[in-house]
Amino acid sequence: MVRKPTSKETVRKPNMREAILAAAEELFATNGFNAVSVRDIAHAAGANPGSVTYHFKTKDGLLLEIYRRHCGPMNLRRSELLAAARRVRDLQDRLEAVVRAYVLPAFTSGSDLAGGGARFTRLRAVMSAEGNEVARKIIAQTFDDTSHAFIDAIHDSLPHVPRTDIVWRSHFLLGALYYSLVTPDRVSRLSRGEADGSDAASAIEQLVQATVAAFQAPALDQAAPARRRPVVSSKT
Amino acid sequence: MVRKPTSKETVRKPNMREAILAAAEELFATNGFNAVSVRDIAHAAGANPGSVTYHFKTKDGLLLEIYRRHCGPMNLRRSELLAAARRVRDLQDRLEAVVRAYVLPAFTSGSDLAGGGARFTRLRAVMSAEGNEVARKIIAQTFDDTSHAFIDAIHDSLPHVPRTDIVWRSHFLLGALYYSLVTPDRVSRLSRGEADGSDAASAIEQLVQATVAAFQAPALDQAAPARRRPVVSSKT
DNA sequence: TGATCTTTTGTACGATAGTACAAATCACAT
DNA sequence: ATGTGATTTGTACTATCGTACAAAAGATCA
Repeated sequence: MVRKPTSKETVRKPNMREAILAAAEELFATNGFNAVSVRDIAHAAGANPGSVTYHFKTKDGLLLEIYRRHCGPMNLRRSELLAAARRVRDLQDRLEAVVRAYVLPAFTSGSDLAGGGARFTRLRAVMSAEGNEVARKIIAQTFDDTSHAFIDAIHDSLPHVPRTDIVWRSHFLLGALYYSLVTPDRVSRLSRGEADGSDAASAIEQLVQATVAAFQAPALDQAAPARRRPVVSSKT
Repeated sequence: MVRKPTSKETVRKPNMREAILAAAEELFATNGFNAVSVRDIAHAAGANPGSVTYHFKTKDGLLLEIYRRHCGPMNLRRSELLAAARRVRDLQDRLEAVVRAYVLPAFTSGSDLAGGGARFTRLRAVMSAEGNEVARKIIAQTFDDTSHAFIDAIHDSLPHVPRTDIVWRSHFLLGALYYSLVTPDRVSRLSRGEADGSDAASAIEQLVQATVAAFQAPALDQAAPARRRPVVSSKT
């Protein structure tokens, strides 16, 4: 641990370490954890494979450090935006503001990390799909509080909707968010080029608009399972 | 369907082959493609590793066969349900029926395959997140037609909403659907045990309800980007 | 400059991956 | 019962994996 050479602080030569982190983040986010080897990461970062071991000890340690790097800032920013959103007077506007406070940090950069918001969120999506244990643990203990706060804020704006429904719908929101980052090309393809799935601004607006409407849907009454069965049932 | 005892045709002893397919499907769907070895699959199926090579040649070939097995029946059932849904008179009911026609086959079994609908859909979700090439190809050429038909049906029910918006919202639907199958425990956790994320019936009803509302959201007008910026903007 | 600490390099090791292939076994028509 | 083709087994090969570790290189300050 170096403290003060002459003036600055932290460290003055973070080149390799940062390069490895960035390369790993990119590769993990696009190919998954197991499909990427330590050698792949080192090569992409212009480093030696042994350098990865030196800085992060293990491959899991590297992943853990990526999470540590992003979780704090993203969580903080989400909390700030949520607090600001809760101060919005108009109930309809407040709902939209809360949703936006949840979505925005996932697409944009946390703080000084260059445009890594979307990349890290995509990484989370992929790790979640792969059932990665390292990711599962750190995510649950980092984001569950924020998720509850978000759900509570939504519930305050929509008191007539049961909390259970809000949980489901916020879960759908996260799924939609993840999927938009994982396969943006599908949007471009299905819209026959009319929409650009990788345009973050469009994705955010579309997602906020759709999600606000979803939250405002009437409560799903447990007693009356479904108004009517509109189509044929399964043939089994 | 078995026809002739004396005639050979395909094969009359599908035990091992089917066991391997089922085991691979389960393991791939929960752990991803690269995290599962051929030996893992063979062990789970009670087979010899060499048996996998014999039946499917390569690991990719095994994945391909899983897709071939499910895509046809699921697509067919989705088409049937969609056709039935389009005949619903009432516009509001028809929208819900169409959404249900899209969601139902993803959760329930395709035809004679035992309860494998949700398992295969989860597999698709995981492969999509991992950017698996084999899966990407076969999915695009199998489901894109059905997806377009679905989008058209929604558009017919909501003529005032631009097609682009419908594409985005149907994309969100698929993402929400995928995510519900990938991490159902998160719903249970965030609802503090009040909801069961792995209950397919609840998931379907919640998803249909929320999605119908999302589709019915007002069109996102391109000219006026957002009614108002409700919260503070990014601090960058 | 030389001493000391940090970082990078190169190489190697054991484990495990996907796959190939010959031998053993099985199912069944004759 | 026996021969024949389909299947299963066992084993082995090569490639690559994550990781360890000693030596080289670079940086820092007396």
